[in-house]
Amino acid sequence: MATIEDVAREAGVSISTVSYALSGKRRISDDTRRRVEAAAAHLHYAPRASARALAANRSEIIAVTAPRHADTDASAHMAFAMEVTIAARAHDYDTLLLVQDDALSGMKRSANSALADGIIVLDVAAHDERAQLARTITCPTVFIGVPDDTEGLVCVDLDFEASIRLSIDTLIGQGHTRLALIGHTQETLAREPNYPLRIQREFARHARARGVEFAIVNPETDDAGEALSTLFAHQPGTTGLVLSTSNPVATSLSAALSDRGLAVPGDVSVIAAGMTPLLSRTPLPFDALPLDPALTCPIAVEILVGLIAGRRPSSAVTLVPPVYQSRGTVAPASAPSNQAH
Amino acid sequence: MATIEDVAREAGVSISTVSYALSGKRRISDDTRRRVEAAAAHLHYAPRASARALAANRSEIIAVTAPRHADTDASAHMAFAMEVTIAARAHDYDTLLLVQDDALSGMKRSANSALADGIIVLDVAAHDERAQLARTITCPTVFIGVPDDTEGLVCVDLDFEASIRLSIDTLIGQGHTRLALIGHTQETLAREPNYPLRIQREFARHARARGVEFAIVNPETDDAGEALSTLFAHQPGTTGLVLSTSNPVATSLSAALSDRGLAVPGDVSVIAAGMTPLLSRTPLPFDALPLDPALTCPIAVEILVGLIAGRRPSSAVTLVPPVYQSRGTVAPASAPSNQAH
DNA sequence: TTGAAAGCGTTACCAT
DNA sequence: ATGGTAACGCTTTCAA
Repeated sequence: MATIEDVAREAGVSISTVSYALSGKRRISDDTRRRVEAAAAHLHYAPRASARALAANRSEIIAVTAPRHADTDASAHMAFAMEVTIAARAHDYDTLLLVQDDALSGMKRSANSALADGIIVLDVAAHDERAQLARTITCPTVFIGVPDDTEGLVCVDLDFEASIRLSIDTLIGQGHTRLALIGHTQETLAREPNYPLRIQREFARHARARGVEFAIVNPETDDAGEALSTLFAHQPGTTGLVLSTSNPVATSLSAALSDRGLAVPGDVSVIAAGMTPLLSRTPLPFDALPLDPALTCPIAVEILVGLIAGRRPSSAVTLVPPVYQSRGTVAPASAPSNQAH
Repeated sequence: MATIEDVAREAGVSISTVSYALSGKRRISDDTRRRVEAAAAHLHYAPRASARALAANRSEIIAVTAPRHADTDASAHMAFAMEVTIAARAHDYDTLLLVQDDALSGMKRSANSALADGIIVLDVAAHDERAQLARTITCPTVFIGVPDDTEGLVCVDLDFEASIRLSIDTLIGQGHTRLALIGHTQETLAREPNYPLRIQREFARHARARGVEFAIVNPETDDAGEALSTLFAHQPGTTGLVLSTSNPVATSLSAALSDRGLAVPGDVSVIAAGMTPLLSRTPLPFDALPLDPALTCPIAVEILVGLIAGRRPSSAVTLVPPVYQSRGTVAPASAPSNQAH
């Protein structure tokens, strides 16, 4: 491997000139710069990462801590890790992957040894041990997801509350007055009471504020059929469905609806809110306000890069506004064409 | 951040003594070693990764290049990346994740800048540009998967041929004489002619060698029902099914079989061969000889670590023998208890 | 516009 | 059993 000294010799200049010519941090005459570039190309020169990191006190590496919880969807998990990696590359950073047992210890290690310049925290739980750790280290850290206690943390997440309000408003705008939320399974709710619960609260709050009837169901199993039975027993005549649940439940919804003889959007309008589309699988066939990794990850990385450069974030928690994706599953509550005259 | 010099001062020894005491590369008296350890702990000392890498000429990082092809299953993709990461940690290596556009360029970069000590290549295609690159760099590289031309490469993969033979032998051992392989979809076969084709060849070869009737079907769609129709039209009375196909096809098989009134294993015995179990989803309910990342990745990492340490691998292509997992879907072809007397 | 040289924090060789 | 110190390859300050 060629070193900067080899390049300097070949170009007939000093090593500092090579360094400046290649980094562009100082003005170098065109002639000299070209000679340096030619020599570098000729020798296949690439700065040694470790030497550069030591001298510049920056590794150009971002650590990504991504443990896997019991109900983590592997596909979503990968999507987040990939989007972070892609976003990081756009800022010339590489990403170090920390998983499982090492998600916490690796975070400590990367910070203490200056292995990484910054840390992205994925798959954030309500009570996350990494939150406490983040407060004790000096290494800039950004959470994708919001733990219960955000004191001293920098977090990025979808604005779930807004996505719920927007879903309700959209349905009401189409004349629906009997709505329902199909929420997370009771199992998920028991383990992860933070954001699923916040969604349910906001749904109840906003539906009440808008003065419509509403119901909330939490499936016991991964099958939407059971949830629909419960729902229509409690609140017959529901015509607007907001979906914010696990992917298995959502996937089985279309079949469950048609089993009950309900057409979408003829009889029921459906919007999925705050759900993550699965990689390499057909997206849910519903109008959606998704928690898209491609939305939150680049923003999180951008903030992290800013922190590394010494820029304070404008706010501790950044809520990314949801983007509406239409797939034709929302229709007027009682379209004239659908009714007998 | 405390440096080695701080520790040396606090412990009242020289920095080389600190280095040796902590690395264990030289015998240090118990007393001194304890003082050094106490000082290091007290100051929360951790060697700076970049300094260590520069001096030792080793980064303790393995790059993982993992592009995503059209038919890559995100779940399997993540599983491999995770298993490599876990295996790497067991050898004190961290992993750098290289995806998409950067899978190739990142590989170049890691090698040229000595960012990584070694490279693991995932999601290997028959004609993989990374194969050619691997031959031009000096950075030790191990492929998980086998490209067409393995000249000069080190590869690790499941012994697919063995898993097919073992499947056939198991079914024949239970008295089945009419077998079928449900292979990959025609779409996959068109794009990736290497290992799916090898599987089909081995199936035909071995079934012929064992003197049994056999058929091979390649589904046109992701639905197993269509494949079964084709199969039973061509070869009625098939009682032994070997599954080596895409996960969607395999997932739909149970339902498709019961749609045809076929019980497993009463009427048909089923073995899945060379398929990758999906993370966080119930495994396929069939006897299996899986391509388990937990099987191949640790071996690949072990070989890579050996290469880094200068050990030549015993062979260029390591085929990992499949492990049989029984789930009760194989039964005798005509068990007395199943027949009328 | 360029060069010289002082670090950066380790490791590992050569002494003692 | 321990210490001194060159070397690793780069960045960046200070000089010219």
